[in-house]
Amino acid sequence: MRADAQKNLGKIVEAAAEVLAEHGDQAPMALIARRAGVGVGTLYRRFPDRGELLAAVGEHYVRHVTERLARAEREPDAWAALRAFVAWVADPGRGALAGALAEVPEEALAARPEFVRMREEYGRAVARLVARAHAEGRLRPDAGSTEIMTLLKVFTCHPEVPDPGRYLELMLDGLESRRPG
Amino acid sequence: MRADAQKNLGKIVEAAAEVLAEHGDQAPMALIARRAGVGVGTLYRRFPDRGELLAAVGEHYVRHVTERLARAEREPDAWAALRAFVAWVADPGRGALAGALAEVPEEALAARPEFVRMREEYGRAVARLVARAHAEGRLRPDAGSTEIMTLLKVFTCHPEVPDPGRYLELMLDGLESRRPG
Amino acid sequence: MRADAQKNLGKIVEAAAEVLAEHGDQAPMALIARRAGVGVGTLYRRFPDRGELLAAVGEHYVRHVTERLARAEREPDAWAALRAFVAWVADPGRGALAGALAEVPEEALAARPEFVRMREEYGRAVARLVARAHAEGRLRPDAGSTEIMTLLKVFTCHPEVPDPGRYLELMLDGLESRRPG
Amino acid sequence: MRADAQKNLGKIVEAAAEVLAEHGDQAPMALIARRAGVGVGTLYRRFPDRGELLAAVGEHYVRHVTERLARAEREPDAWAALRAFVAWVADPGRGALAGALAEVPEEALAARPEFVRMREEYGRAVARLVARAHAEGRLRPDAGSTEIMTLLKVFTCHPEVPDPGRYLELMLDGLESRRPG
DNA sequence: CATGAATGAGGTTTCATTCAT
DNA sequence: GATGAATGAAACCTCATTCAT
Repeated sequence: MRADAQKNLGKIVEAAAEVLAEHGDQAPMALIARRAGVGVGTLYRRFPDRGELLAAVGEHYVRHVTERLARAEREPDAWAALRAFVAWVADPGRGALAGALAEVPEEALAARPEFVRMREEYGRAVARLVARAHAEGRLRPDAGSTEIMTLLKVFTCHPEVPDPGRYLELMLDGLESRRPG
Repeated sequence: MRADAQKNLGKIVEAAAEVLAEHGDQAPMALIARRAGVGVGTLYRRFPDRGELLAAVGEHYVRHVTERLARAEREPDAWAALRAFVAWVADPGRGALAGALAEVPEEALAARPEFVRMREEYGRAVARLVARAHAEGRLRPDAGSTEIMTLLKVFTCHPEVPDPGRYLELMLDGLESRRPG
Repeated sequence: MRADAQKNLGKIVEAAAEVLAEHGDQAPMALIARRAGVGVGTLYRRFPDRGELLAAVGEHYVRHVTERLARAEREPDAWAALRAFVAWVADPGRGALAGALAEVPEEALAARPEFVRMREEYGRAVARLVARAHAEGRLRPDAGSTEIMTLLKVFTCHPEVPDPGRYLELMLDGLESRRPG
Repeated sequence: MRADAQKNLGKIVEAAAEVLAEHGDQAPMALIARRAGVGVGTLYRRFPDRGELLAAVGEHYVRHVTERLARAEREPDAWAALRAFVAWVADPGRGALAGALAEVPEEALAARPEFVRMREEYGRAVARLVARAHAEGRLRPDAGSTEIMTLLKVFTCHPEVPDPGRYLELMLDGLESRRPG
């Protein structure tokens, strides 16, 4: 029954991601269970408590974003890649989930080594892309990866903002180096 | 007694603002009542339900911000006044409340004409200041008052971001017109 | 509404005592609430959690027993009074409750100063009666109040034993001094 | 395979005895299964439900005690043998299990003929020993085997009583015939 | 009018039991 | 057969809301 269990685990995390995106971080466990097509007991078999499930969804989300970022890193024009990545992350569907996840207490996240590793890798990847954008002379020197990450977080976690991508563009325009490349 | 009632209502809204800022939008009604020094029954006498009380706090918040904005409008340099206003709004103390209020459903807010009127007045005041900043040639023409308001909202509602004022500055730098004033 | 509340509190503790005696220490809170004629919320308003309610029942029980003991102390023949008290405590109705209460964790009890005071007073009262029985020359000198209390506890907490009073009599016979008074 | 199955069954009952002694009668089935090194399904293959498993542990316990009693019967001095047996049964390690088993409902026990037979054999063995003690003139005539068994049960099921053996001694002292042997 | 006691629906979590693998 | 994943009823507890005093 290993295969079944594995499939169920995937279903649970995906169902939780959907339900959190739709109903916010207060969505009841029973709703997640129903969406996943399992009983609540199955949720608790996989995750000791609600916090752990949310943390798992967070891990899943960061993994997903990090994979997209890896693709961005393979493109030749770092500045263009960064902008495209930003637009992708700010997609409303993903933003709703990001907003819900922002409510998960840091302790629940810090308790998951896999999540911590993923988050660190994500930070390093952003830093690499930002460094290349600096080298290309397209990004203001005083705008580092910390700023870029904060801006990403702030905008992606506000799904009620219409067209968040547009704001990120606006801000990246502002962050773009004014010296002619 | 009209005066008493008015005073009670003010106490309740201020207590709610404090408690929401401290405990988030899930703060129990009983906590607000205790902070206000009244029984829960009094809360429900003044406001039909929790949503209405939160909307009243929202109205109170917007009124407060709008008053500050009126002062900004009386200053001669619109761009400087806008920046100073932005810095004031982004103060973390106010941000915590703004974050909690962001969770209040739009319907509860739209149901309060006083709130709607205040929000419209706020919007018009921002628009006036932005128009003057455009006239001064200090603000990029493609950055309108909608953008400014959205940016304000997004940054003030994220009290966990360290130094949100810095990001607003950064963004205003970006929005500043590149043509030499 | 103070009078109502007070009456309800009494009803709750008595209902809990009854239900615990009938269903054991695992009796659900909802059953106690129904017996008391109140909602579960009222139980939790009075007692932070299940343990606190059980502790309150324990306090009520010890108070009751201690009052009976005070009457025993007013009788001239200490040895006869002790035996009569023992027979009363071992009554099956009271024993069932005592058995349920024996499962309440000591921490929950120790957290209630009123209970602790009552239990100490109970211990002192037994000691006084035992001392008088020793003085009367009716109780073996090597059977102190600690032994008497342990025996009381052990027998009263076993309601399934038919006629526990008879066993206590038997034991008290055994503890009776063999030297002719 | 018959041998395997038998071994599994033994492992389960012993694991259950250990776990009940350690965690009380509320110990989860899953804990017992893990201790036995089997899956919960195996528990349910062997025993229709939790009550039956507990009854089996009860049977195991009574069998164990009865075997010890058989040894006691082979000793020449019945009164001394009875006292030694009593001391052995009152050992705290065994008492914890006895206490947990005392919670098993009588119906679950009565449904197991093997248990009923064993309990009857136990009763007869105690009666034989008591009769011999009476014959030796060492036990009060009004203290029969019913009393001895009840006392044993009551004291062994209270593992929280410090030094239960001492109380049994005290009681046996009391039950000892006062006529000089 | 104000109070806060009471209500009970709804959320989280546990665990005996079943059943697909 | 054995396994342990899945189930869901039932327990605990919280808090928005009502209403007797």
